[in-house]
Amino acid sequence: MNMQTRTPPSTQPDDGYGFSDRIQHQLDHAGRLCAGQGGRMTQQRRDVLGLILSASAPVGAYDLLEQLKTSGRKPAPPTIYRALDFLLEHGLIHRIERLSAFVPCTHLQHEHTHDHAHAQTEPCLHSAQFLICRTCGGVTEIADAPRVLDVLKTICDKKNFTMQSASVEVEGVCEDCAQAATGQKGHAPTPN
Amino acid sequence: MNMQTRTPPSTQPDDGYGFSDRIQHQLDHAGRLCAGQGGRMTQQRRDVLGLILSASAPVGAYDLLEQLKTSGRKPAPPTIYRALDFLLEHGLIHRIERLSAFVPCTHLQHEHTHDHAHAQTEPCLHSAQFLICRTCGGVTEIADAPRVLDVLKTICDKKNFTMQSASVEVEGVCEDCAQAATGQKGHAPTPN
DNA sequence: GAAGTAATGTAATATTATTACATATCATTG
DNA sequence: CAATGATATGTAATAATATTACATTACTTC
Ligand SMILES: [Zn+2]
Ligand SMILES: [Zn+2]
Ligand SMILES: [Zn+2]
Ligand SMILES: [Zn+2]
Repeated sequence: MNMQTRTPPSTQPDDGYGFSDRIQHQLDHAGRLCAGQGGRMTQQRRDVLGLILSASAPVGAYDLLEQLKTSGRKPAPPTIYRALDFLLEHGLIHRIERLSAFVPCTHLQHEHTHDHAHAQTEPCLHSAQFLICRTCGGVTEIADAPRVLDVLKTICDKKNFTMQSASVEVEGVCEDCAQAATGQKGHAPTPN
Repeated sequence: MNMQTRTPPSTQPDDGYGFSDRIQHQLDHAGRLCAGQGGRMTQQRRDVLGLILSASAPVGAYDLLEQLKTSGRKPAPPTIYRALDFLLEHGLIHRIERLSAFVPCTHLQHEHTHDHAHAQTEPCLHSAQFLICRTCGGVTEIADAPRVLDVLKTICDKKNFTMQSASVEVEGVCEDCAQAATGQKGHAPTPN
């Protein structure tokens, strides 16, 4: 294989996707997290996560397929879906149900030591909350999720419903896009 | 057209689906609601809503297609999706994103005069909250939704995010199914 | 009843996701 | 190291969900 890139050194090879240093860093971090949970961050999975981290909006499975195709291998749907499943199970990405698309878990980007609110509380409670902008397509993972979860937990308790996972998705218009629309036009709504 | 049914009298013909009196009642009610909003509750839409009301769990678009086929007409996907869009727009049904399936709005079943929490608050805020049981497949629309919505609204305000619609979906195990699993076995988990 | 609007029919196609089975890669351990 | 078993990936086919574009029909209004 001829891969002569001039990227700065990283723990893992670069695969030719030209991931930024910051993303390489996050990928390395993600790899360590998986290892801690007995998971194997393979090259394939790493590539997929890298592509999701690089995007400025949720990415669909077939988008990822296309992007992976451009670089040597030509994976088929099961490949991508298996990688996505792995990343979901390890809390590295989230699926936005309303978009059938995927975003990185914000905690990866903020480089915590893995004390994120989801995947915690009880055996294993996967849960996340998002703001989805209809104008720019940007998605923001809500930080003060605990309050939302608490309310939900209370409701479930009252109904004797065992909560295993929860998704909260709010659609609307983000601050930037709202400003760009009302105030001065031509103010380029940047994704998030 | 020859339609000789011997069903008990109702505001509208029965189409041969054998909808119960209770459901016919709800359909009539829904029809009045639409009319009030300047919408036309056609036979097709009425049938689709009736089928959704009759089901004990969320129904997929293609399930509906199958069921409609059995009764004279043979609609194609666009037909069903158009009917579903109409019913969604008029707040008569909800889409469960995690299941790509549809449930009746609980307020239809409880026969309010249309003062339900969603489709209100602001110009038109569609929003709903659900508990989804993984065991029996039953879905419950959460009644005390206001609290959840309030928390979300607060969060959005703080971020200057304009909320247009929101969905909250909790997956887990309902009370009945949990009991059936732990306690006495063979206690037939009834859908919800 | 003619014109305009809303609803439905129809065929083709797009998008998202899974099944089943073959192959390859990695980790152990004897 | 070779044999083994477990994990991961490749591949082909197909399933499930949803939309586009355009023709037709049915209702409404004047
Ligand atoms: Zn997250
Ligand atoms: Zn925006
Ligand atoms: Zn409702
Ligand atoms: Zn149940």
